Amino acid sequence: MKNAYDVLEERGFVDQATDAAGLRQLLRKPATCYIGFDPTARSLHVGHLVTIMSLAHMQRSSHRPIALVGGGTGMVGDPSGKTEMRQMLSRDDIDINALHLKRQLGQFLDFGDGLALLLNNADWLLPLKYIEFLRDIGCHFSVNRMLAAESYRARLETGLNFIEFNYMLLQAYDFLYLFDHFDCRIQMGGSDQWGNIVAGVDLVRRVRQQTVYGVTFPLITTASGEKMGKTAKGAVWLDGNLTSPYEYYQYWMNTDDRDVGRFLAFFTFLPMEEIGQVQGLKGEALNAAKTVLAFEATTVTHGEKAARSAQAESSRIFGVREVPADLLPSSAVGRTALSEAEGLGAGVSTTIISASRLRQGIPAFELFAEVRLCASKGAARRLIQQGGGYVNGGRLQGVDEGITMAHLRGGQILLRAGKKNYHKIQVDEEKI
RNA sequence: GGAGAGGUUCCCGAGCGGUCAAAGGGAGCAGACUGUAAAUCUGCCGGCGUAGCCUUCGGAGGUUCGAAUCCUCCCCUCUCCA
Repeated sequence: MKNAYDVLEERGFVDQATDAAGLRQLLRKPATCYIGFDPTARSLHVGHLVTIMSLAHMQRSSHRPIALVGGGTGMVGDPSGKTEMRQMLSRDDIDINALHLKRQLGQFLDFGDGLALLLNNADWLLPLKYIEFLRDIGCHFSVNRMLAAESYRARLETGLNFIEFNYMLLQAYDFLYLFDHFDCRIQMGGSDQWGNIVAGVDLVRRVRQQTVYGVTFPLITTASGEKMGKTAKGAVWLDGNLTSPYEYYQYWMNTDDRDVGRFLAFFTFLPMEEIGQVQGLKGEALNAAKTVLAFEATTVTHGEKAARSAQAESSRIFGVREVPADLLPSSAVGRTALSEAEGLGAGVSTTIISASRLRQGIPAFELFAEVRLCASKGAARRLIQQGGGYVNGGRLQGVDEGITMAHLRGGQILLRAGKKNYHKIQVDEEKI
């Protein structure tokens, strides 16, 4: 089997490593590695995917990944890579978020049978005694070095308070703790974590005289230079309730041409030999590869069934896009038209409207706003005035145009804002 | 604790008594062009019953016919000093 380090490296995951040769050596036998996740939001988003995928790759290479929920560190706040202190979260919020996190990571990693672990550093961080901690851990840190760290540099310009300054010690302590209790010798993380990771590696060496390793991943930006996972509607969440599988699929479908190959390597498990072929594709031919990317990425986070629905729904709306049999052959993507049934429930969001209201007719702009296709009625007016409002594929002529029963097609009405934002209206027959 | 500087609409950042819903840029949205891509061009970009009205410029008061702009107090941030 290929060395896990090489797997990560050839897929582009490795930005920096404390000791590549040592790591390769270590990974010849099953090892334990960890990555920390901040419980700052209800859900993980696309930006977390690189780290999650790296853990998944580790597990596939028969290593044991630990996903560490930062229930304790989350109460302090990591200043790395941020220009401002982030708002403090309450203990309750953190606990709730941590819970969601656990559930979500379960989609990517098999936590059965000790194959992967899910820990919360609140368990050992919260009971710490301040004076003891200072004496045992604090004494190993040089303030001079910390101040020189890149991760604090930006904050020295704008201000850094003491609690944040402590963050590095806590994360380093995590590493030590995991080393002591789980023989964990590898910490991975985003490139902004380099300082924190190295601090942990140093700490373990100082207090245990043992070598542990760190790996960081590059910050993934789109070809146009933006961070991953941002859209008009905000973050692209991994939680299907926040971002439906259909929207998620669409997000990947809209990948910039220049990113397709790279993203296939990062966000799918398809073999690199196959991904290599994609690099040669240009122009329109890339669209098929995007279909595979969207399908595979959706499969990874929502499962194959959801991915198939999303694909079917997308082809219904945008037209079927065939995927050549010899393109990324390992993918289970639908290569020709999918059956109608598969698209059902794919998650173009739907609103139920009572028949009586429809009978009276609802002004288009109101309906667009009500259904959240537009942020406000004013925005809906603008949209329609500019020609961006459609019903059943036909452009709306007037802001006040009424949507009525006459618009029903097969029991539903398809609203569309702009090129690709759809919303379905269904009629509640009971309210006739 | 002392001395300065500052807190403006999603972000950056002008405005410093009326012509300010507030310049400019970015982001975003729509249209055209396209390949559900990028780039480009054009329009939009607080809310509403779009006539006009309502709510915004850290918070609370005050002065004025009129305040984001002046005064008072408070909160917060930064810089230098202690």
